[in-house]
Amino acid sequence: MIEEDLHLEVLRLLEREPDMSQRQLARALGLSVGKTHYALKAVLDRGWVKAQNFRRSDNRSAYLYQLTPSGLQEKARLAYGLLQRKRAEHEALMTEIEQLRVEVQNAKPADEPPTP
Amino acid sequence: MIEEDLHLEVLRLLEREPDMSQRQLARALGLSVGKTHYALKAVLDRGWVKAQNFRRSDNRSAYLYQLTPSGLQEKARLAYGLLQRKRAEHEALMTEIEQLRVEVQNAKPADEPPTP
DNA sequence: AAATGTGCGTTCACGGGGTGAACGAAGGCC
DNA sequence: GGCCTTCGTTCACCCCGTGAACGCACATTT
Repeated sequence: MIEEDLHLEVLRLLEREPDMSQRQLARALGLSVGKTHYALKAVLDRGWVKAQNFRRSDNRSAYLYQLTPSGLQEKARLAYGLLQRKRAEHEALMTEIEQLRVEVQNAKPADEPPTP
Repeated sequence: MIEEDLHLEVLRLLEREPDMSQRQLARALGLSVGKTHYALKAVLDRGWVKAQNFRRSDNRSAYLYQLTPSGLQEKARLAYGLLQRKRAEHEALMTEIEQLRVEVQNAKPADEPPTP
């Protein structure tokens, strides 16, 4: 996963649930606490998220990780960049699938069930 | 890159040019000689490729890496598996793009040039 | 024939990067 | 007070790809 995508995912998760621990965040991201910690540090250092000291007794979360205005803006920018990349990926994938279809068709002994 | 895809790519390249050195193969795969060496060893161990002692004076290649009949069959099987995976990937990508499109659209301040 | 050069297959010390156990700190509970 | 839990943080560990380096076999040069 590209670093930009990781930051975007962090921003998305924290916007929905600012009261997440780093371990919850790690589980949601499918990453280790170490990697998650440094990803969170990255968005904090960039000023996209502000950590407010805050401890609730019910879930023990130590901080509120709240998106800053620039964080919201960055989230949109990252999402747009990702969209563009996904669109390019989509086009590449289409031609790749077509080439694969031809390759598979040619390799077939011509008496098998047709590819759906 | 999944190991299966690597094996398929090796089979494709060797079918087209059996007189490739491991370094040529590595360059074509975009990998190191080490990784390439072990990928080649894998297809040799599986019996998909047979190495024939063969040295030509013009290009110094030491072996001919020829696909066996089972290698040809495996190449078709791997290609078909890859096609199926690519199709699934395509569907996932479509929904992801649609979700991203909505997300980007919603984040827009409503007075910007439209997304093409 | 000997020396040198080139390309071969093979190996392995190195480094980048993710992991998760472990740490001290801080609050809740008895 | 003592104990437990969860917090953020760190860092030794491991996985895995890399590419320099090795020994070898032939070609070329001296």
